[in-house]
Amino acid sequence: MNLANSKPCVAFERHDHRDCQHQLMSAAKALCAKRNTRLTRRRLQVLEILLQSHQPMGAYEILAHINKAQSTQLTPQSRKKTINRGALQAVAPPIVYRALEFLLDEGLAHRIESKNAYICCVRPGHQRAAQFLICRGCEKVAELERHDLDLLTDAARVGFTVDSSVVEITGHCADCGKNAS
Amino acid sequence: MNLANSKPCVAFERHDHRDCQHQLMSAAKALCAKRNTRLTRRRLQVLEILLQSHQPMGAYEILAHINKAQSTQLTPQSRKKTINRGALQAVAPPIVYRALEFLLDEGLAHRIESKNAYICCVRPGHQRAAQFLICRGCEKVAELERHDLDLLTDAARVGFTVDSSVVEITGHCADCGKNAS
DNA sequence: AATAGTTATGTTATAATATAACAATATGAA
DNA sequence: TTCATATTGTTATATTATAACATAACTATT
Repeated sequence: MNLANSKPCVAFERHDHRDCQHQLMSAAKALCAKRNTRLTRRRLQVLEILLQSHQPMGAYEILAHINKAQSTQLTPQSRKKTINRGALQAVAPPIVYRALEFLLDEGLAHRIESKNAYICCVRPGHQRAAQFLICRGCEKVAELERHDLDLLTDAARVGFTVDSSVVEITGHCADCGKNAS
Repeated sequence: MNLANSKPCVAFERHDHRDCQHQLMSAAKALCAKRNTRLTRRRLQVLEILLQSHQPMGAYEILAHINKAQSTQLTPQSRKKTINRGALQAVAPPIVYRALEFLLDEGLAHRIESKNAYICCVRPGHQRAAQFLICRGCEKVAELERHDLDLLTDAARVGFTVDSSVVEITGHCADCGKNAS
């Protein structure tokens, strides 16, 4: 299956998310294999957490997921130990931030600047900068891909060389717009 | 003088910044007078600090400016007191964040999401969302105003209603591009 | 397999950014 | 003036992120 050609998921549109997750996970593995970069257990875990929804998650929210999983996966003995050691057992922030750094570098996740949060990329392998539609109702985020000619023309006009761009549009998606406004 | 019609300052272009400051300050005062909103001493102080340059400033950086001014403005006696009380005398973060909130609401300043920083608006009174060119060389930020038809069309296509937008383009301005790249 | 070099993870502490909650003061309207 | 409201001041704490260093895991070579 050629994932690069499959239609990108628009978060607001109803879709089989289970399928969506699997496709994106496969694509991620394939990409890292091709690039010879290491999608390790931790990085995979963070990606899996991000893939659970099309809603951006804060780093500490991701951390909480990991710690919850951590405590669930314990044997009775080690669970007891963990409880005795209290919060010290928990995974710490740098773990998450480093995994996120990797995923961002590989284009497997994006940072939503206006929310200090992170979201899975629905077009892994497409290096072009993306634009985001952020719904304030359902909190889902859709990823678009445009060339933004208007803006880039303006930038060029003043002699500006573009390295990267952040485009985040906040509002209400079709469904939430009906109910909200 | 009709400020609304004067050409907006493009931060990267050489200009008489003293004049720029005065124009923007007058425009701010005029706007608040017209709207019957209160540009109080604190708010004015924060706006003045932002107007010192076209570089975004962190909230705590603004705070530092205020505290520096605070200690300078003391009489010999009260300065002594301040020193005796140590850091407790210093102005605290909420002061700055509240002034910024006012300035953002009034469209006299913008928040640069990708830098968690704040910058003066160079088109006060223009409510339309702005776009920013952020230079990594000189760290200046230019404010543009475009209609972004491409993006809004895409948004409309998926039934999305826009409330607000963040557009931040990072790179190098004409001058810095020559030296850097 | 042992070694060494490198990359990744774990850990501790702390930096940087932002807000909640409540007290005191200033402002504007009656 | 007096009341109601808006603003500022203050204290404490929440939230987001990184520095610095220790340990462990991988990789290529012997």
